[in-house]
Amino acid sequence: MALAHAIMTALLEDDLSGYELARDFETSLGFFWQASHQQIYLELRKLSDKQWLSKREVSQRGKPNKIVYGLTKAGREALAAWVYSSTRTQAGKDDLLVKLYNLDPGNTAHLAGEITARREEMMRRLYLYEKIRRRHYSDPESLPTRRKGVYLALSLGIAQGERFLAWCDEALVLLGTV
Amino acid sequence: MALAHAIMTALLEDDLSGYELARDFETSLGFFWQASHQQIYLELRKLSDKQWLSKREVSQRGKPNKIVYGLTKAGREALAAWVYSSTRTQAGKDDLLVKLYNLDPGNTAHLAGEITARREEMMRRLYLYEKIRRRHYSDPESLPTRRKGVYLALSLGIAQGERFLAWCDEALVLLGTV
DNA sequence: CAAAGTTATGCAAAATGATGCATAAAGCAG
DNA sequence: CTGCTTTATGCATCATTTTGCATAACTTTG
Repeated sequence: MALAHAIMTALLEDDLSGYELARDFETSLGFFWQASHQQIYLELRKLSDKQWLSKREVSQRGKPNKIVYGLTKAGREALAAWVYSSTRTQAGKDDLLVKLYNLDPGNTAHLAGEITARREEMMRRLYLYEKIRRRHYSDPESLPTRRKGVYLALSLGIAQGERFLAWCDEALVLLGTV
Repeated sequence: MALAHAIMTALLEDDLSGYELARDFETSLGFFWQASHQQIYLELRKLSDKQWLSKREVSQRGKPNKIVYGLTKAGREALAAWVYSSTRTQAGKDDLLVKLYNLDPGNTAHLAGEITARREEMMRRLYLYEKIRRRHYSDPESLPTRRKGVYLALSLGIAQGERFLAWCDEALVLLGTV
């Protein structure tokens, strides 16, 4: 019941097609909730059947036609109600940490490599985050309410990301690869 | 293929029963990978069928008998090989952040409440983390290799946890509830 | 103009995970 | 000696996620 709400959240401001949603999920909301296009199309159909989303076909020039979805009144109400539902405390599952429990002299170099790769990936992500923050959220105090929420999510992403980078450096030192 | 390896990792040092594993998963490794007892029992059976774990029944006084599992040679080899397998970059799915995208004047108080609850939960967890660190990992440089890995996982948990607390405070200020 | 790439949508099967239900032995509190 | 708690194990079902496959319109590159 969570992917459905993430999709509806992405549709709060703009109507989007499945393809556009899948693309946006790789950035933006996708930083906090990712999904494959198959999942998204399936969920869109379900939500549409439930009358939480409306759909309309849009002709395009130079591209195949697309099906654009938008929130219905019932959808908006369901989403608003969901915000009050209980949140089960989140997973936080990470292969890398389990792998670290298996650290030994033989695989130290490999794991240091994985940490380095993660570090680089996080750098790229932070670069994106920062770009978005500078462009749209430079003055959080003066944002309208909803945008403040988006800003907070982004700001957690940045804070955790930066802390992760610092941890990577500490880890690489301890592993003796620096 | 991940819960299986988390379970085997937990069995690296000690042989354990399903019940003990489920209990340990609520602390320790469970900080980074959680599972219900049902999942664990099921996985133990599969791993046992695959000959990656051996089992033996242990009679107890004052308690029902238990079935204790231990890594076989094949299991250790499979686990060691898994460390080198590709790690798909991790999910990071969190309801709370999606909910924040839905922030509006009506639900601000509720979401501030959720953040406060998360903050308190994290405080409790950090208290545990810190206790473990002080007791077993006060001098990381001098630990044997494998323990260094465990230390690093713990240290990431602490770092991210502390950063999360700080974010909660910032968020509560911005939401105007302080 | 053929091949490769992007935009666009979707089904089916398999793996994985979560939830609910069920059982049972033993100790302890009243 | 009855009911509650802890220890202990497990099945069945449902939901979610991943993976593989499939199609099709249109553009760009060689």
